[in-house]
Amino acid sequence: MGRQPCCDRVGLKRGPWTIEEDHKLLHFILNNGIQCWRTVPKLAGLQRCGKSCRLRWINYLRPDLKRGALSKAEEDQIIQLHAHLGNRWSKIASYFPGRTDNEIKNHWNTRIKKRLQLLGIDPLTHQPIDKEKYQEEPDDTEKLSTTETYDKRNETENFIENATDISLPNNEYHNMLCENFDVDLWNKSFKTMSSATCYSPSISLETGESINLSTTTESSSNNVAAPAEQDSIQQWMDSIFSCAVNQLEEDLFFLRKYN
DNA sequence: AACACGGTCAACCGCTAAATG
DNA sequence: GCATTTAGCGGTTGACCGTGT
Repeated sequence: MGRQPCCDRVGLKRGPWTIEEDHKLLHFILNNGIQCWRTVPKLAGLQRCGKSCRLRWINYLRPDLKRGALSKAEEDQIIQLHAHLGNRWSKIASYFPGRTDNEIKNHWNTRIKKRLQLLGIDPLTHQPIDKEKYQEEPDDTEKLSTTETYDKRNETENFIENATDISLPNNEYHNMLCENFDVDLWNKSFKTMSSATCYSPSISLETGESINLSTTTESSSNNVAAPAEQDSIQQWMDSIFSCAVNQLEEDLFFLRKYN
């Protein structure tokens, strides 16, 4: 038995939120901030549980939420991230400022899943469905146990997280990126972030040499980011790294499989 | 007009991990 | 170290809406 529902206390309201409730919650949080969700409904004068308030804030009232449908580029990026992270929606959502995990999860379940199926791709494994049939009985060497799959996923995630240093020091990822640089992939990734571009899309190598990754965007005269640009750069780097790691993993997968 | 059906998405449920006493 | 509380997460549900018959 798990914990009892938090909203089963008598008198607590459930279901859709009214404009008045939204108003109360929004005003309370904007004026007081959030210390403890459990106390929020009481202090804000709401007949809701804290959990319900939290969800309403995160998924609907937060001022930094981005409204509107997800773009094709965002969808593509979700697919890429899902291939690495699985159904870890909050992790995936962290790559999309202003989008919620719930929104991305819903979008995946109602649209992307179908789109992939129409393209003959299994949304769970991200492999072609025909190929899956062909692989019904893979070699023992190709089978990964649940633990191995989990380790691999963590490894990838740690790899991405550790590789988000904007200064690109002499680390493993830096070397891999330079050795396996894929212009098309880079351009594709760069385009997905085009709305946030306010920086010079180039990276500096240890040799002092600089790779200019500009496509149609103007390059600035230096590569030092102004503080206000740090967030968009971080988003951009996150996007690039996830796509690049995905590409490397795919390459490794096929090398291992067919060599 | 009435009904059935399917798609969408806000909200809830149940669980785990982290925080706290 | 243990029990309890809380925040956060992913899965699921159900109300609502548009479309087809």
